[in-house]
Amino acid sequence: MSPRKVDKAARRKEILTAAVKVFARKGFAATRIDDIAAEAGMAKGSVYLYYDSRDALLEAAFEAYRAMSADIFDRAVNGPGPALERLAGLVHAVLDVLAARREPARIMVDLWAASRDAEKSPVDMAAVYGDSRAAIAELLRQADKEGVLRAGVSEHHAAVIVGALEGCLLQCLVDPGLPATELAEPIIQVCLEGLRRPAA
Amino acid sequence: MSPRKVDKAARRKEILTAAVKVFARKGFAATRIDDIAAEAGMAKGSVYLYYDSRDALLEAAFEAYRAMSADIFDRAVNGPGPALERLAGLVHAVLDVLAARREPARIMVDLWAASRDAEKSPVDMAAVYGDSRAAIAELLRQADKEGVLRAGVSEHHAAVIVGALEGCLLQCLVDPGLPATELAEPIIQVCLEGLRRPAA
Amino acid sequence: MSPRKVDKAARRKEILTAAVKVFARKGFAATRIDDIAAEAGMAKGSVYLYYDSRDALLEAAFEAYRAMSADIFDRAVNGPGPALERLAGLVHAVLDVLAARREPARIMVDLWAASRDAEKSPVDMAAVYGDSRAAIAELLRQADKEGVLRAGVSEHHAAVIVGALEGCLLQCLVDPGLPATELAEPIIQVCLEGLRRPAA
Amino acid sequence: MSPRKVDKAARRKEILTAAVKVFARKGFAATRIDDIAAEAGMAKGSVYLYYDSRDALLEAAFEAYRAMSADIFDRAVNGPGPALERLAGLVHAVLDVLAARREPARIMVDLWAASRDAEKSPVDMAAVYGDSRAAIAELLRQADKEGVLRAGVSEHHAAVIVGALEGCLLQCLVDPGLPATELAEPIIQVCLEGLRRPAA
DNA sequence: TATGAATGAGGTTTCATTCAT
DNA sequence: GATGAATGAAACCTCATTCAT
Repeated sequence: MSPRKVDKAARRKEILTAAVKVFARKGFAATRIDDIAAEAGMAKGSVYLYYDSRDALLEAAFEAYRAMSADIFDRAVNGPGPALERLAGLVHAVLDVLAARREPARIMVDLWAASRDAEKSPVDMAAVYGDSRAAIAELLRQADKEGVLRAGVSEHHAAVIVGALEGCLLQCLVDPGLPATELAEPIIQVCLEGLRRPAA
Repeated sequence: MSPRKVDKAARRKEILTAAVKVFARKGFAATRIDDIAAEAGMAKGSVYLYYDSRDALLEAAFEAYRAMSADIFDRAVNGPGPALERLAGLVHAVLDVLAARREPARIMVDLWAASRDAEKSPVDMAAVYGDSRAAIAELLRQADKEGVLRAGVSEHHAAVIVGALEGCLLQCLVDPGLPATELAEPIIQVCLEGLRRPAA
Repeated sequence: MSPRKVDKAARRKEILTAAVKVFARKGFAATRIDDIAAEAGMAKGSVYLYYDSRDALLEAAFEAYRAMSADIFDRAVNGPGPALERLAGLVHAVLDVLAARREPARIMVDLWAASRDAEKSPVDMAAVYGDSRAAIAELLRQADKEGVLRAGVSEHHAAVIVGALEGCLLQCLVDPGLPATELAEPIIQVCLEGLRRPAA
Repeated sequence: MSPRKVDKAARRKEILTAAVKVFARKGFAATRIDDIAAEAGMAKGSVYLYYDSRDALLEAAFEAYRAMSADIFDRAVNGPGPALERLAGLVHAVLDVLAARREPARIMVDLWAASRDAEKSPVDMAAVYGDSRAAIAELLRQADKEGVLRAGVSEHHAAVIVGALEGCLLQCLVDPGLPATELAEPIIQVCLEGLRRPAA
C-alpha cells in the first residue's frame, strides 16, 4: 500500500555530501565507489540508483561548487554599501569558507584536473573563473562610478584580484600551516588599496 | 671510468621529458606507462629500467618543477638592481614561462593533487610555495631597506603576491583564452605599486 | 471459494505475455526484469509474486511454445481428410504463425540456447522436436496406409520434414527479407511430393 | 636482444579455439573470460592482448564459422562431377562436420542469438544463409543445365534445401540421440530425388 | 497484494609491473 | 640493456533478487 518512500533529492544530496567528503580526503583519483558508499552508509550498488557514474558525482560536486561560488560573488555584486567594501567582504567570505570547512575546498584540485579539456568535460572551471572575473569587474565598475578608483583600472585587474584570492586559497590548501583568515586583510590591502584613488 | 653513466642520466632525462609532455597533455591520472614509453620512443619495460614506478615519474617531474621555480625566484633574490624591479622581472619571468610552453605548466594541477597528503607524498608543493613566499619576503625586506616600501608590509603580503601569481597562472591554465603575458603588468601594478611608498 | 485464483492465473498470463514480447524483442540475455515489469505495467517486485525467477519466465515461455507446437501437430495428426493434405496444412499453419507474429517466434533461439544442457534445463527442445517427429511419422504412417506413399519411407524422413520446417523458420527469423508464407508450397513440393508414390 | 617473440596470429587462433570450445560447452551467455583464459592456459588479462572484448571473440567465432561454411559450399559449387552428386556430397559434408566435432557446431545457437538485430551486430547469420541459398541455387541451375531436374524448380527450393540441412543440424544439436550421419541419405532422397526429373 | 529501494555477488575490462628472452 | 608478452589485482558497473512498508 504505502511502499517505502524516499526523498530522492535528499538521498542524492546525502550521497553527494559523502562523495565530496571522500573526494576531499583522498582525492578523486583515489576515491572508490565503495568509499563513497561506506561514507554514506549504504551499499555500493545503491550509489548507482542516484548517480550514473563516479564521474557524475564529480560533476555534481562541481555544480555545487559553482553554485556556491556564484552565490558569494552575486551577493557582493548586488549587495548594499560601497563597492569596495563589498569587495572586501567578498574576500573575507571566500577565505572564511575555506577556514570553516577545509575539506570541501580540497576538491578544487580535482575540479581543476577534470576541467583540463574544456570541451570534453562538463566540469568547466574556466567558466567559474570567467564568472568570477566578470563579477569583480562589475564591482570595479561600480567603484569607479563611485569615484573611489584611481585611473586606469582595467578588466585585467579583475583577473589579478581573482588570482590573488584563488592563489591564496591554493597555498592554504596545500599548506595547512597557512591561516586562511589572516590573509584576508593583506589581500584587501594589496589588491584594493593599491587601486584606490589616493586621498587628495 | 664509468662508461655508461652519462647515458643513464641522459636516458632518465629523455624519459622524464616524455613523461612531462604526456602528463601535461592528458593529465597524470589518464597517463599510461605505454603513453610515456611511446612518447620516449622506447618499450614500456624500458621505462622501468630508469624509474621505479609511475609515481616516481611524477615525483621527478615535481623535482624538476621545484628546481625551475627555485631558480627563477633565486635569480630575483640575488640579482642586481633595485628589489622591486627584480620583483617585477620575476613576475614577467613566471608568466613568460607559461606563455612560452603552456603544456609543461599543466602538470601543476597534478602536482597539487599529488601533494594532497603532505606526509605521505614526496610531492610537496607546500614546500615550493613556502620557498616562494620566503623569496618574496626577502625581496620585500630588500625593498624596505632601499626605503621604497610604505610601512606595514608584512610576511603575509608575500603570500598575497605569490597567490596573485599562482592564481593568475591557474586562470590561464584553465582558460586558454586568457593571455598570460598581458597579466604581468596588472599584477605588478596591483601587487607592487600598492606596496610602494607614495612618492613624496 | 478462492476469491483470487482467477486473478492469479490471469496475472501470470499477463506477465508471461509481456515477457515473451520482450524476450522476442531483445533476446533473453538482454532482457531485464525491469523491462518485463515495464511491459506488463507493474513494478519489478511484483513479477516475483508470480514467477520465482527470470529463468522461470523463460521456462514458462517454453511451455507455452511447446503447447502451441503440440496443438498444431496434434490437429494435423487427428484431423479429417487425407494424411498428406493434413501434412500440407501443417506446413502452412506453422509458417503462417511466423508470418502473423514474427516477434514471438524469435524466442526460439533463446529456447535453443537454454536447452543446451538437456539434463540441467527444464527447457527441453529435444522433446519438442521428438514430439514433432513422432507426429510427422504418424502422419506418414497414415499416408502409407492410404497407399499414397512410395516405398521405403522411414522414420528418418520425418526428421527431414521437421528439419525443413524449422530450417525455413530459422532462415526467416534471421533474415527478415525472406517471406515465410511463400516458402510453404516449395516445402510441400520438396518434402511431400518427393515422397508420394508416382501416379501410375 | 632477442626478446620473447610470439606468433600473434597463432596466439589468436589458440585463444579462439579455446573460446569456441567453451562457448560450445556452456553457451556464450554463460561463458566467462576466465573460462576461456583457463581453457587456453593463460591469465585472464592475456586474452585481452589479442581480443578487445568478449563480443569480439564471438565475432571471431562467427567469422570462422562463416569461412568454414563458405568453404564447404564453394567446393560443392565449383567441384567436378554431376551437380546433384555434388549436392549430395555437400549434404554429407555438412552432417559429417557435425558428427565429427559436435562441440563447435553448438555455437550456432549463440550466433543466431547474436545476429538478432542485423544492423547492430557484426554477427550476420542472414548473410551466411543467403550465401548458402545462393550456392544451392547455383547448383540447381547447373543441374538444370544438365537436364536432370524436373520443371518448375525455383530459387525457393534452395531455401528449402538449406532449411532441411540446418533444421536437421538443429535437431541433432538439441537431441544428442539423433545420429547426424544417418540423416544424410533421407535428406538427399527427400530434397533431391523429389526434384529430379522422373526417369523416362 | 503491490511496491520499488536496497543489496552485493559477479562480470568485464584496464594497466602497472614483472620477467623470460 | 632492451623488449614486450604475460600477469592478476583492482575497480567500475549491472541487475536478479529480497524485503520493509
